[in-house]
Formats: sequence, C-alpha cells, structure tokens
Amino acid sequence: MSSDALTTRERILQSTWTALLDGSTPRVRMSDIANSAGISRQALYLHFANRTELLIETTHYIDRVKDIDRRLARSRHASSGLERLEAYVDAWGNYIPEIYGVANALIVMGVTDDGARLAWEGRLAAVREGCEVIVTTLSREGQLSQRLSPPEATDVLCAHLSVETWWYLRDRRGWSQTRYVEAMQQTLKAMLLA
Amino acid sequence: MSSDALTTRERILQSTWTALLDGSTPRVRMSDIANSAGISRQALYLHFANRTELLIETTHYIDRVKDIDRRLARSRHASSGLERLEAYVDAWGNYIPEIYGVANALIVMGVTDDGARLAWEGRLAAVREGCEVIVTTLSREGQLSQRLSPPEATDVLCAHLSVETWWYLRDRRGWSQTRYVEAMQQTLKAMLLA
DNA sequence: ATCGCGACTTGACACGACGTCAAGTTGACT
DNA sequence: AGTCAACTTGACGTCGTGTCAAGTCGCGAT
Repeated sequence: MSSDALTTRERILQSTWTALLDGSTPRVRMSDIANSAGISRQALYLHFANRTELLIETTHYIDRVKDIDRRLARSRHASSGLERLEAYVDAWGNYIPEIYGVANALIVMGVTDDGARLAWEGRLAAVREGCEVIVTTLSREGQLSQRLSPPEATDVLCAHLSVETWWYLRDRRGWSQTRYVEAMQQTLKAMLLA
Repeated sequence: MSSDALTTRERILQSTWTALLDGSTPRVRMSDIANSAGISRQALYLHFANRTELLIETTHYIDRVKDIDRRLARSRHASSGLERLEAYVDAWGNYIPEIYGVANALIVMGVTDDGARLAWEGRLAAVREGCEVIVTTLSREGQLSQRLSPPEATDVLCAHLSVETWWYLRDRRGWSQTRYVEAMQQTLKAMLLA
C-alpha cells in the first residue's frame, strides 16, 4: 500500500516502457523487466497478474505520464474540419513514437492472447472515433470528397494513421518525425477533400 | 526423391498454407501442420530445417501456384504511369488475400526470428520496386504531385499498399475486396497525381 | 521488545512449443 | 534376400510463462 509499494509498481511500469522502447531485446521477457526494475521475476506477479495485464497497465501509465488528453484538446476545439484534421494528425502522429514499443508488443501478443488483442482494439476504436468526428465535420462543411462515403473516409483516414504505416516510413524508410506528420497532413488532405 | 517424396513435400506446403489461411488456430503449430498433412511432427524436419524455412518455402509455393508473375505482367506492359498504377494496385491488392495468412505468420515471427524477418523484408522490397517503377514513370510524364519527392512518393505508395492496411479495411471494417481495390486506386491517384 | 504483516526473495516445478536424437518399420527397387 | 530412403515412435533438452512453498527483512502497532 504505502508509498513504497507505489514506487515499486511505477518502477516496473517505467522499466517495461523503456525496455519496449529501446528495442535492444527483440521480445521483452518478464525477467528482462524484473532485472531492469531491480526486483525478482516472481515479484512482478505480486503487482500484475500476467504479462498481458502488465502491458495494458503500461499503456495507461504512458497515457497518464504523457497526458494524451491535453494533446488532443487542440483538435477537439478547432473550428473547421480542416484545422481538426491537421491538429489531429499532429497530435496522434507525435504520440505514436511514445507508445510504439508497447503498441507493437500488444499487436504481436494479440495473435494468441485475447486480453492483449482487446486492449489494442480499444486503442484503435478510440483513434477511429477521433477520425469519425473529423470526417463528420468535413462532410457537414461540404468539404469531403465525393469519392468516399463518410464511413469509408473514416476507415481510410484511420487506416493511414496506423502505427504500422508510421513504423514503415519512420523506421524502415528513415523519415523524420516532422516530415512524417507534414506529409501525412498533406496526403490525407489530398485524399479526403473535394 | 521420386514422385512420392515430392508429393509429401507439397502436401506439407499445401497444409501449411490452408492452416494459416483458415485462421481457426491462432498460432499455427508444427504439430497442426503435420496432422493436417497426415504425417508425424518429426517428419516435417525431414523436409524443412525449421518452422521459419517452412514458412518461407510456403510463400514460394504460393507464388508458383498463383503465378504472381503473370498477374503483374499487365502493370509492367502498361503504356502510361496512370495505367501502371491502376494495374499494379489491382494485381497486388488481389494477391494480398492469397498470401495473407503466411504474411501474417512471417511478420509475427519476424519479431524474434531473423529468417522470417528477412523473408518478409524481401517481399516488401519487391513491392517497393514495383512502386518505384510506377512513380518514376509518373514523374517522367510530369504527372507526379509536387507535394512529394519521387522517393517519398514511392514510400507513401508502398506504405499504403501494406498488408496491414488491407487487413484493417477488409477484415476489421468489412470492406469487400473489389471496393478495397477501387478505393485504393482512387485515393492513391488523389494522393500522388498533380 | 516483540509480534505480526506485507513486500520481497530463492528455488523448484508444470506446461506448451520448438527442435533433436536414436531405434525401429515399411515398401519399393535391385 | 538385401538395401535404402521415407517415415514412425518415443524420449529428451531448451526457453519463456506462470505457480507454489518456504523463507528474510523492515516497520508499525500493541
């Protein structure tokens, strides 16, 4: 309970995050996390039921530390759909690098683990909601391209903002983070606007 | 050697393919493949060194059976860049469903297995080459958008033709295969053309 | 001061999947 | 009849997850 227990828990979450992020170990093991947190492997299970739960809690920890809500506020308060789109791509596109390690682990685990899959699907659903608001706004303003119905436009927008696309351009093709955001804003506008 | 050995090998490859495709087992095990091929698990290792090699050989088997070269021929022989783009999206977009199961297995394995990662990266490189030809043609014709440099346009094209994007739209959002191809052709044109 | 308790440790074990090894069996060709 | 390749059966080592049991340690309440 006391402040000591909280500290250990947070040390575990922090270790998990950094271990997933630095990528020195391809598949981060429970023992890696334990070592880096300075406790025994078994002690992890005193704080988290299993690997899946630890990963999910780590995403919440990151959200808390990085204050995702504040980042999205600008998009929510934008006046036009176009501004909304740009602000959203900026906020989400710059959030991806923060959660990439955990996201990737959840995606990979999702193949066999229901908990991991559900956790990641929750994330995707949240992103899709954001996309839906943007598309609805654009549509109401008559800005949306005739090529796509609003639901289709939402899907396409969401698909192109995927972690996988970010990873390909940023990691494999060596794009800078700012160029990624900029190009995404431009190409998505070309794709979605009338 | 004789026809019997060949038959067993092909039965294994066929079993691997269908097992990965139907998705009833989340992570296809060597024993699943062996059972479905009607041989013992150990006998698999008489034909393939390990799981990775089996998966890679399966991709080659599918290429042979599905005749990927013939499918891409139309794109290669197209006269204009625009035609090339449309034919390529059609060919590759309709090929994804065929290889999806194996692709996914390779991607997931690639996290820990170098062989699997290299095999899948080879695929990506081949797709990127195709994209590069299209972009070069468009650029030579003066059709390419000013928003993106040719290498950038190639990256963007390749990223949007990813298996992951296909999977999201087709599997998670329930798009039909024809709608996927059609929408991809349209949105990519809007994105890339001047 | 000491008792109890919660946080943590050490060491052992079961399980599932991959991969390996050794000792058969089987069937076709010579 | 003998050989050889393909295949089988059964056992084993390895690695990572998750569980269990028996301890240690420090701290706060009585």
